[in-house]
Amino acid sequence: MKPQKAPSDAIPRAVAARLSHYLRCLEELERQGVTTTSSRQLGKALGVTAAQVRKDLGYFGQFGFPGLGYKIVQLIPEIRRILGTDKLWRVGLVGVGSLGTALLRYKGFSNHGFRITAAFDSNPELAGTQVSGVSVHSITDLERVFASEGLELGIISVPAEAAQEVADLLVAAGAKGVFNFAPRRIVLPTSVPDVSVDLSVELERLSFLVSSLAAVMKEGGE
Amino acid sequence: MKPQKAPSDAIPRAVAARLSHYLRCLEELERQGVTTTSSRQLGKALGVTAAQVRKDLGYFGQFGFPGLGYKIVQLIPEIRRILGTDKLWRVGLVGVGSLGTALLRYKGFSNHGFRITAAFDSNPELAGTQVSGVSVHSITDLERVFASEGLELGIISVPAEAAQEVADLLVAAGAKGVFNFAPRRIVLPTSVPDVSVDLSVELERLSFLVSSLAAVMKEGGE
DNA sequence: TAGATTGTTAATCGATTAACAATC
DNA sequence: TAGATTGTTAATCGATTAACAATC
Repeated sequence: MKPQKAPSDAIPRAVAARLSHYLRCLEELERQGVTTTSSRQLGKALGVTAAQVRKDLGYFGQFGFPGLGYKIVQLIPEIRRILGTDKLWRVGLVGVGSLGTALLRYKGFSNHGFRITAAFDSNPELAGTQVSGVSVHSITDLERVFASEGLELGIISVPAEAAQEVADLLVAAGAKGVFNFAPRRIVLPTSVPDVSVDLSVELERLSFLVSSLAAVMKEGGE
Repeated sequence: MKPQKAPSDAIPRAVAARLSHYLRCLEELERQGVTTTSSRQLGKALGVTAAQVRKDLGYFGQFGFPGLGYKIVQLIPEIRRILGTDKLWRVGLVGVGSLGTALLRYKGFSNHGFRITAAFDSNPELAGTQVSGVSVHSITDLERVFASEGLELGIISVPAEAAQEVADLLVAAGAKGVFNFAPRRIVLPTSVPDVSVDLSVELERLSFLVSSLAAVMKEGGE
């Protein structure tokens, strides 16, 4: 009786991750000197259907040429624009423990438009030190440094107990988004999106899959 | 015309991750001395509906008491059993770079039934060293050490180019499951499940959410 | 008992896949 | 032109939510 809702289709939550993978694949093809591709080729490389690829891109515009496919040199910047990685994001990291240190040392982010330019820790002994070329500040300076260095995103790599508190500090400091590695759900205003990765949960997912598969095998035929 | 398929309902892919979160919440409640909970309380803490909680548990059995709820001391071991974390998993890690080192130092896994007891690297200079108490072996010894130490799961933390090759080595060595941190899709036999986490993809997901939200805000009303 | 809460079926919602006219 | 491939609508599939009898 009442369609009531969105003028354009709602975008499924999984689309952004698939766009990242399409982008990786396109960059790889470009390096190989390929200039044109199709939804079929892209889908095959990614393990999704050609229809999925076309639908995903279709949420954002018409980028292809019927009969021809997609021109890689055109499609790459379109996807970067959609993902928001056509700019450099300045990122502050909170919690210079083992995981935080690893993230500071990890080179993978900078290839994709992210630069961690400041780190913070509650341990006063770390303030003033450098990790992998990034200055570590006292957490009490978070708001000041966020403003002075124009930081936009925050990474939380503190213990679970401190996660919500740090999240609140980041929001207060004007962070536009939060990447949470602490094994605890954080609650933020809807104006500040967050993505959480809990490594133990992922490992338990693997354990579940292995155990379930073993159970099925044991059962034999059915 | 033909139901054709599963005798019991297929289990949605997201269930295992939610079970992990239920478990965390139950452990927290137990520490606080709470003995009984309900699907409503659990759902509220996790940000899901009570129906979701009951449905998720319902895939695996009847654990609650109508009118009363769930007895925490009983439910915790049931979920551990379902997830397969009622045992100790021995894990081998391949790729002792910055991320691999961080994972070796990370204490979070051991609380949940996982122990990384051996590490491997292709760099011969690392063989024989220790990182966070774990011996690093040459990757050429992978199969031998997997067998001698009874390793069951493998973590891949090598560069993208080497991911598939390492995955194949792990399968050959008898790994029952693979946790892949390399930013590359790996293909394994269906008898060896895998879980992949690509940190750059997750960060791009955040960038996408922030950019989309900013775009919506700018549009104003509509 | 009355109130609460489960387990489970049916209804709804959302995401993926199939199909095909339009187009190069 | 004939063959290929897009963009998009309709059909299918899968997951979540609502509803409620059964139960404590």
